[in-house]
This record gives sequence, C-alpha cells and structure tokens, in this order.
Amino acid sequence: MNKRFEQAIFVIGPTASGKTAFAHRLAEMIPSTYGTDCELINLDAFQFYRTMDIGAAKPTPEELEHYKYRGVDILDPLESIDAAAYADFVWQQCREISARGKLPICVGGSGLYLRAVLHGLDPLPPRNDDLRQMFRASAAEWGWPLLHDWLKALAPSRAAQLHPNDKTRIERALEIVFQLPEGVSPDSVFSQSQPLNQQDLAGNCYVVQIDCSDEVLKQRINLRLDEMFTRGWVAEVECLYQRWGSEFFASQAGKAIGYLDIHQACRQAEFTAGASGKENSRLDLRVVEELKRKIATSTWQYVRRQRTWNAKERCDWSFDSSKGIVEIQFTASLLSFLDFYHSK
RNA sequence: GGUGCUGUGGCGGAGCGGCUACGCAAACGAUUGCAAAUCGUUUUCACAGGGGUUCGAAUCCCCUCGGCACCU
Repeated sequence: MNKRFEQAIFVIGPTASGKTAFAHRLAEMIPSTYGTDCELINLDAFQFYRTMDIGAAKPTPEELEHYKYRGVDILDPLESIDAAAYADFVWQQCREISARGKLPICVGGSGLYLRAVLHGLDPLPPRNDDLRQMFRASAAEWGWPLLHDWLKALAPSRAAQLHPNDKTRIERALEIVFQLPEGVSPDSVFSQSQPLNQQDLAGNCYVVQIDCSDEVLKQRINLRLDEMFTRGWVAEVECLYQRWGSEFFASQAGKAIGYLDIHQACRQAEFTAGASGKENSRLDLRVVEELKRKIATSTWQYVRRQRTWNAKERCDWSFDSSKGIVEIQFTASLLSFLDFYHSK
C-alpha cells in the first residue's frame, strides 16, 4: 500500500460535539508533553468558503492563525472542490507538516471527505460537468428511473446497488461509465471495488471520535444558534446575497444549513415591510425564533446522518464530551501512537 | 342571548356514506469526485365527546363542550 500521508490524528464527530475545542486542546497538550508541535487541517466541507464564517461555525481568526489551520477559506462561494481533489490537498498538507517534524491534526465532520482522506478514493474518472448537464437534461425529460435502467444495461452490478431515484449516484455512475477508455468493461470497474471504509488506510492515523448525549448536544446546538444570530449571521447571509446574487443559493456553498432559510425570511420581511410602507425590513424576534427552531431541526437531522456515517468509520478513541472537554486524559492507545511517532 | 362557519395522527392538511391520502416532524439505514448534499425504509385505535340514522359513519341527524366570525 502506498502511503498518502505519514501520520496524522483525526478528530471527528457530529456538529457541536466539541471537535474543534478538543482538537485545540490536543494541539496544546501534545507539544507540552512531547515537544512536538501540531498544526490543524480542516475536514469540514463548508469551512472551505471565504466569508461564510458564522454559519459554518469556523474557529475565530485568532484560532485559525494560532493553530496554523489549513483548508479554511480556500474557495470563493461559487467555487467547489471534489472529494478526491480535497483528499489530495490534505495529504499534501500532511506530508508538508510531517516533513517539518510536526504532527497534523485533521478536524471536521464531513463524512465523504473524511473517508476520502482516510482511505483514498478508487482511481476512477473525474467529475465532468458537461456529462452531468446532459444526464440532468435527460432526467428532466424522462425521470431518473429511466437513467437507472440505462445504467442497468451498462453496469448492472452498480445499478443493483442503487435505488432508481438516487440521482446523485446514478449520475456519478454514468459519468464514470461514459469516461472509461475503450475496451474497459464498465461493470468490472464497479464490481472490483471494495467499500471504502473496509479498504486500507492511507497513512498512519489515530482517529478520535467525539460525541455526547442527545440532550447535551441538542442544548449545545440551540446555544450555538443563539450565538450565531447575535454575532450577525443574518447580515452574513445578506452580504453573500448582495455579492453573489441568487446564484449563491444555487451553488454548493449555498446548500449549507440555514443560509437559504435566512435568506427567504429576509425576503419575506422585505415584502411585508414594503407592503406596509415601512422602511425597516429587519427580522423581528418572532421570525428569528422560528428560524432557530427550523435550523435546529435541520442541524439535528445532520447530526443523525453524521453518526450513522461515523459508526462505520475507524475509531481509536471514543470521547464523550457531555461534561465538556477541559479535562483530557490521554489514552494508552494515543500515548503509544505518539511514542511511535516520537521515536522515529 | 341570536345566527353562520368550524373541531381529523406530535404538527400542517385532504377526504364529506364503504377503498382508513399526502406533506412535515420522529426513528432507522445507505453513502467511492457537489455530501451541511442526496436517497431509501418504518411510524400495529388520527378523525372533540355522547347519542341516533344506516348492512356500513371521520363523512348524515341531535345534544354537549372548544374555536372563529358576524348580529343584538
């Protein structure tokens, strides 16, 4: 197996579970006990984007600076980066950090990106937007189940794994098939792949999974939401809209939880204010409370999905953050991981 | 006090004599280049209460209790 990175610690878990705080704590404790400096790498698909600070729950600018974060603010809102490209980026950053005798800590909750970094994606044809557009046009006309039939004819083994409505994956599968070189059997490409989480790891890693009780997590989500709104999340959304227009909400970045909800509430408020001849179109308290409820719900649904995902992922240390993350006792497994690294 | 409308699962909301929608929420699961995305499965007395008509009522009639509107 070829290593894509030397060694790294991964801190994963659902939103608001305390990943960031935990990682920061590690980055403080490891140097003081082992003399090895740590640098952080973001593994969160929405902290990529510049000017999406509050809603994406980024660390503060001071923290970003202090912990030498990489992978934050690397894209403009209308851009995007696919999982394979991002994995390459992270591996490269890891190697760079290791080369300078430091230890990378990757933090984030985006399942696919994490898996791509941890195991590496199979070498398949890349994303192709022209093809995707074509598939979407056909789907708009005939429906996705028909494209599923199409896939069944070309690559039955893959089609069998996908539901006829699963547009995301049908699209990708067809995209792969259409880009294969002459003479390669589409079906063999798929039937040879093992599930990613069962494949070898891309480097020497130590994975910490953070989570806490439902009760505490829900409470933290609500608290964080209050904070986000007082820090000016609404203004952030309006700024993005002013800068990029409605295209923002059609883009990948615009899919982040809450952004569209806030935008719609603002337009509604504008409309109401206009109709009553008032100048002030700011959101009133009732509307904000409603937004918080709605966004808390979406966030919780996301938590559930993250947990489902992480349950199948590697875990070297399962940390319960229900009582906070101030006190951290290094586990034996982490100590031996660090020893191994230190003795090199 | 009078008149009219109305009362459906945790919520919204169809059905107006027999076939017990649907949406949301919830729970669970999937996840190989847009993933905070997307997709799937599940949710065994929902029909305000009581009485009546009928082979059969959430649906028709009567009464009671809520809600809304208007009138005096």
